[in-house]
Amino acid sequence: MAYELGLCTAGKKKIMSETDDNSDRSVCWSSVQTIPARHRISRPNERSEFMSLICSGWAMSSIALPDGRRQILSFLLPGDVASFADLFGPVSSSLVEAITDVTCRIFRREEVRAILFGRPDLLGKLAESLIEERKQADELAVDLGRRTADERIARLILKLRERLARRGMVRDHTFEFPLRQWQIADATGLTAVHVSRMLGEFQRANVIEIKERWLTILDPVELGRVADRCSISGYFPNQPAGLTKANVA
Amino acid sequence: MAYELGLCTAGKKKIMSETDDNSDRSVCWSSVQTIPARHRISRPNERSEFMSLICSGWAMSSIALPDGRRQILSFLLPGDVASFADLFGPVSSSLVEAITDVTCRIFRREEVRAILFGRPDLLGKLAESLIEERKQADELAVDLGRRTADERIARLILKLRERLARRGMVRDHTFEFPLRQWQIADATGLTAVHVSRMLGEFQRANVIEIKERWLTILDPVELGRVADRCSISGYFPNQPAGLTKANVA
DNA sequence: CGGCCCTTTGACGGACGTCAAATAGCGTGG
DNA sequence: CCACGCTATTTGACGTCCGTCAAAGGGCCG
Repeated sequence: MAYELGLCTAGKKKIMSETDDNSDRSVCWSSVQTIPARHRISRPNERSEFMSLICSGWAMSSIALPDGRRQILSFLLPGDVASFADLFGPVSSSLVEAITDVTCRIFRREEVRAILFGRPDLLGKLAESLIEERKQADELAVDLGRRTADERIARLILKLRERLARRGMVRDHTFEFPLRQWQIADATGLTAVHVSRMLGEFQRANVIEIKERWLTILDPVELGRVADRCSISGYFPNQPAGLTKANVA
Repeated sequence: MAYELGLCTAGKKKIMSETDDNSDRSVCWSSVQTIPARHRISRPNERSEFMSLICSGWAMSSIALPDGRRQILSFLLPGDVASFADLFGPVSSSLVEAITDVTCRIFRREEVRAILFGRPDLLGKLAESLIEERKQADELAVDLGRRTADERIARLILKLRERLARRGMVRDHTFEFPLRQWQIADATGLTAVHVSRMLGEFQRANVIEIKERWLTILDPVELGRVADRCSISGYFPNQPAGLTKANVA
């Protein structure tokens, strides 16, 4: 429940324990798999019988253009499902790759579908998760279409911090940060060179510190100001717009 | 069914006819409403009891930043639902406005939910629609993050043409095109001035013609080439990447 | 030790934004 | 019917943010 797509994840865990109790009929098969860093988890336009749930490690979902340009759509953290689209469309359009070593639990598509369709409440949770994902995708579009480089990078860092915090993976504003600069670039629609410049500036200004794949937010207020420069109150995700002022006070 | 979100739209029509047959219990209330051009259809962060289905006209869904920047997330055409998010989250995060005069059918959120949860097949259709919307949002992210101005504009035109064609609203490569240049700019992450330059170039090159709010594609091949410059085959949406070559041959 | 990838930095270029002015279109009201 | 005010479009000049290219250094691993 604390996880980002926790509702649906919880749903799937329920499925599993349920089938443990009553294991004679349509057991929901699942197995754990380990994928080394930089390896593919699922390929676009590939018919797959499975859907996977990230158990540990970081992964990324991206779309690549034939000429080499690519856009990372989201980073996947433990508890995230790698592409709900697999559940319905026979093929998914995005490429999922492991950033660090990843372990994930694999479910048979058809079995998950069968269980979901027998439980309207779970289908409802699925729909909610999909709507939440859509909202994230919309925010990404705003970032890419209408924000400057430093805003995009600051927001990426803050969004990751928040998602990791919900998983209990942040201590003293410090968290693991395995991203390469070209991955930050592909997530923010920039180039690796420009990301390097921006991160350098943030670090020289003592806003953040990156060392040995760990990131520390030294000046959360300033980082928030950069992330949400256009509003007075700074960056407070998941706050109704009308309330941000109250939160500052 | 021919409509973009036709599955779910059809679902809602089914709901209605069904309740006509059996009208003593939980009738799905709906009413038709007319919204003049430039007026709001739904406001972000506003609790609404309703969800609306566009019956005629064009609308747009956008997110506005406090400093005036805005990103249009999608244009809504007849048959589109204005924000499925209304069905689950109590509030939607995007602003929906009429571009032309719009008529839409309004449903009570709770009644639609009640009916959906009684029919797993309809919930499944809803999930499929949501996944399709997500795919569109992902494509938008790629466009905004990784494509140049002319590519973005060419793709916008071709995507609209295709969606209108599915509705039988295109004749001889000509269709109604009520968009202002600042709306194209806000949809593509550009400025109105630059959109004007690009559209001027397209028109001087006899690729398209825009006259009195109607657009004609004069050179579909060239427009497709611009829209998908990075692949050899030009623009063929909804084709598995591996098959585009075959379609050219 | 020698590749390979990543990062950093500088110089330069280009795509796109900003500003401004001129014109056209369109609806409103006298 | 014309006057007017607003919005949209077009075009030019100029500025800037970010991309490209290149070189150098560092870390990692065989």
